[in-house]
Amino acid sequence: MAVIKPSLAKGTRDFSPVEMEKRNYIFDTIKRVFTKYGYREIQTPSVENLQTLTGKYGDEGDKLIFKILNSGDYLAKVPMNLLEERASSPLIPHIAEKALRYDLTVPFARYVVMRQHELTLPFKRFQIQPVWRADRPQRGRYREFYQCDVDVVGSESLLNEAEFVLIYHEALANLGLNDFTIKLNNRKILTGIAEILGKPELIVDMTVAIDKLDKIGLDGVITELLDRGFSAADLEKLQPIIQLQGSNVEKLERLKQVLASSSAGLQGIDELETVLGYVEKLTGDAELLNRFIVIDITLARGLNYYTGCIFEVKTNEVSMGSIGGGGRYDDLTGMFGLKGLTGVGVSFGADRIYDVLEELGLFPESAAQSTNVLISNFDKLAELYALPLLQKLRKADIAAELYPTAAKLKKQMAYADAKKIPYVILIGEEEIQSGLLSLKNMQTGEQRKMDETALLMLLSSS
RNA sequence: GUGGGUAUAGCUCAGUUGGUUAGAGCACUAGAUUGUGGUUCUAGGGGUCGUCGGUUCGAGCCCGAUUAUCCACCCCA
Repeated sequence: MAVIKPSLAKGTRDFSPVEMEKRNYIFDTIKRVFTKYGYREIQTPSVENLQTLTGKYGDEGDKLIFKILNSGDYLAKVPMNLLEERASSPLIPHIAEKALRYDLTVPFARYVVMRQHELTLPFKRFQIQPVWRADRPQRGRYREFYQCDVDVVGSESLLNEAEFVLIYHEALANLGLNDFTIKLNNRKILTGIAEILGKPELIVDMTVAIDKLDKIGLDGVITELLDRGFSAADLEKLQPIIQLQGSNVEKLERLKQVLASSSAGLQGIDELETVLGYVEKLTGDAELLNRFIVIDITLARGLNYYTGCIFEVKTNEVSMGSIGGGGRYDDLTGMFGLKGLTGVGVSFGADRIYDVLEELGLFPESAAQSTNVLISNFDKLAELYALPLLQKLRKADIAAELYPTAAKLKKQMAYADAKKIPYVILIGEEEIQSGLLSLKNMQTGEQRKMDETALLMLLSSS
């Protein structure tokens, strides 16, 4: 067999021990917060039926789903005309009936529908698993990445939305981030704005354009709106709305005036006010309410399915796409035949958070753990002497290893150093005879002799 | 899907107007030190200069194609 140059599939990464320790630090931190708010973990398969996923993410999204080629003679049953026409898209359902999951929300909706009879509502779940997208990789964008989703189904209460704000704030603060923005919007406000312009059918065009405000500027947005069918008169009404300034309360007051004639718009405003009210009652934290939370009516993510509040989190400390997002969808499970079940949830982008923490140097020293003590290996005799000690150390919950061969001591010390093992026990002829073992502290270089009992005591307290 | 950059040792990169046998730092191996790492000194291994073709007496360098990769747009975590 020919030797292949080793390489990774595009947009995927290996994780070294050090990287895994840092990743687990992120997962553990987020997980602790989820659990504290009453959410319980589930997992779903990496592979879903393609049918489950298609049509849920829009045309663009469908293209980004990784399809899995059927096994066996997958061309045998394909209609001949599709092959002759080389029609790729219609061919897909004939040659691929499975796909890798694209997000965690749709599999969760499927899970809820399949288990509707055993779930007690409201059902609060979190899920931390990889998802796959056939996107073109770039900074902060991978083809395989982890999402940390937390959702509740079967509860209309806006307390849930308020708690997601707290979850974001608490988890990100625990990770050491201190300058980030939790952007909030409500789909109903966007509906209201389109209504007062008299162009409710253009809501998607409107939001896609104004969403780009901070990227292409006001002039760019105006050009795009004109291209998408808005008139100069519409723009005069829109401009003050999209450039809304002031505190969150001021923005909402202003919107109330503008959207006075739209019941949907007013309801959206009311919902945001309720969420802010809950956050205030829960925390009384003025900084959270005025600095971290920003009402931003240009926020328009995932418009296809969100129906109420919309969330997005960005860090202001490094240049990076959003590190989290989410929202409410009134008919989460409708696509699988279970009507009238509302859901709301948010997601943390673990890989982007990793990149941010790395860039800011925010990983704590203790995120890296390794062996506590290495027993050196001089010769067969010393090895035999060391074996019972090795197990005693482990029984005392001390991470210990014996160097597996009688290599040169220099090599064994270098191994301990490379692995950042803080202690090395040296057992030679002299130590065996006296029963006093040499313990070397690799940080200070200090070396002392002591018996097993003293050794165990010292190591278990370190 | 659209646009731009890059490709030289395991890694990060130098390499002069095209001219002898392609270099450095880090990493690795060995020795200085037969029971001691992280510092120091010495020596050593390691290259199809991404690939294919063209120009030239001569190509790492110039030209074309191709592949890989990075960045940006669209969209997203």
